Amino acid sequence: MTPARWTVTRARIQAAAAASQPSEVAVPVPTLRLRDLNAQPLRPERDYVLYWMTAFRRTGWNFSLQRAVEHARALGRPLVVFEALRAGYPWASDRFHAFVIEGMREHAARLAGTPVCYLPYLEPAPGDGRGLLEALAGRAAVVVTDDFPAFFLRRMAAAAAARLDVRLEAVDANGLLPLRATGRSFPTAFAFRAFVQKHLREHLEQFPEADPIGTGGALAPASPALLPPQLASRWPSAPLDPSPGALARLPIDHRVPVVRETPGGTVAGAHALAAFLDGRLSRYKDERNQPELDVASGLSPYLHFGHVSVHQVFDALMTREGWTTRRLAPKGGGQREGWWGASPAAESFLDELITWREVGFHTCEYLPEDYDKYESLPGWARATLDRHADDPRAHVYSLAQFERAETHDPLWNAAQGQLVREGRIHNYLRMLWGKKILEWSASPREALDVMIALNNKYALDGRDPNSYSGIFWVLGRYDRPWAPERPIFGVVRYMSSENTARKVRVKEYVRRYAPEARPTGLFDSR
DNA sequence: ATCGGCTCGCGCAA
DNA sequence: TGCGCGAAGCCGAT
Repeated sequence: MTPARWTVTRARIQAAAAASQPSEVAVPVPTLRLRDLNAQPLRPERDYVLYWMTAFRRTGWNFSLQRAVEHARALGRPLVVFEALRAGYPWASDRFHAFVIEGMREHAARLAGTPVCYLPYLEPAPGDGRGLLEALAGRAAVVVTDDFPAFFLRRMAAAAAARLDVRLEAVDANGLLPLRATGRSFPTAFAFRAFVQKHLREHLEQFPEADPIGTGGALAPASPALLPPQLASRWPSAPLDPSPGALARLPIDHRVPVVRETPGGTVAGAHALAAFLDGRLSRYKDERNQPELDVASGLSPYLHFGHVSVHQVFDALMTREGWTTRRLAPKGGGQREGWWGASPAAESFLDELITWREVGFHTCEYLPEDYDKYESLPGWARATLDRHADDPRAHVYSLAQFERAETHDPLWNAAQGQLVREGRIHNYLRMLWGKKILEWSASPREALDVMIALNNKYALDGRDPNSYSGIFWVLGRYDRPWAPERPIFGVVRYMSSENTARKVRVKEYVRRYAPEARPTGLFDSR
């Protein structure tokens, strides 16, 4: 693994390490990223350190794994990695299962030759995995898990914390900026960008190890004999097989099919990253909003499931840029360009990767109202939408009609067709997709429900803080009022297919994604 | 084609 | 306290 040339401090640490010891040093995980979920003690007399991998599904660039390795070395205990995929989680389908299973297979292969014991668990039926974590934790000196601020993961971790008799530590490997570095949410990307420009520098000096298991001293070897005997009856789980035949045997939603062109896993993720940086990045700034030119990075599914880390993306990008932290401008003032001191293409990508991706994580973490509730919208947006909630609508579609792409608007139907077929919508048309759902639903609250339902069900990067950023932007989050006031929208920003078609080329897009084959699995028409 | 105005709230300079 | 600025808006003037 090449060292990150761009980090001055990191290079210094590595040079010092090379001078004293030929082997590498392990830099500790920043305490700002650590959180105790219960008041239970470390139990050093027990058999192993347990890493419960739930969100950061990767073996490198992972502060959580790195923290577990730290514990294992400090206690002289082996490391057990437990990665589970439940059958009964909301929206579980062939699409998401295939993606995650691909990563689990890689982890099994990658960890096979190491001292680490990897326990993948693919739940055969809802509820079968109940009690597994508790049983494993019964012999653990400490349990480390992932701190992801959305979906059901927080609730699941909190519930586990209450049941365990040993310390459960949650680690935040979500962003370049730790969640606890801000202590608040931000009303606009501009405000968050200004914060990042003021405070990110120090966090750039604390990067996770690309290979935490191989960096630092040797780990004690784990033996299956250490595992609690009552687990034998639960193992192995359903086979780690993402083929249609194997998926068909699992009680998950088979009507949301696998997206073949976006395979899951850390290898596919790294490949997508390299292909983007080597190929499309140079055109990113000017062409990213053109729906017919596929210039986007395509990384969000991998970032969502944790197969790729934002630190890894940043490292790869900035190493290619020949960048160092010395290029950072002293002040940014919230401006979109100029602060990084990188190429214009890199700066425009960094604004997506850092500003827009991470503002959503801090929204999920700190917004006083739940990030997925209508009430979490800014006051001006709620006021204006509520005032127009009863306005007459020219078209009102049900969730099932939206899902089947049965609207009068071919461009909208194409965007929905892309979502169903590819698990994503082009970033520009996604905004239009949402704006029209607002316009064609009986109320803004129903529009919100429709957007969340469709996005969670079909988008590979759904159920992520970023998805909620996109959905809530449609309703005014991170935005400002725009005159003139109009029906349904009030002063929330309006968009139309006609103007979109005027501004960008969509003919070929409409042709490509016209949903001639309807999805077979549908929400009930009600 | 491009520009200002519409509108709110933040960061920053003063 | 005032000024500049902002994810993709529209409209009318030039």
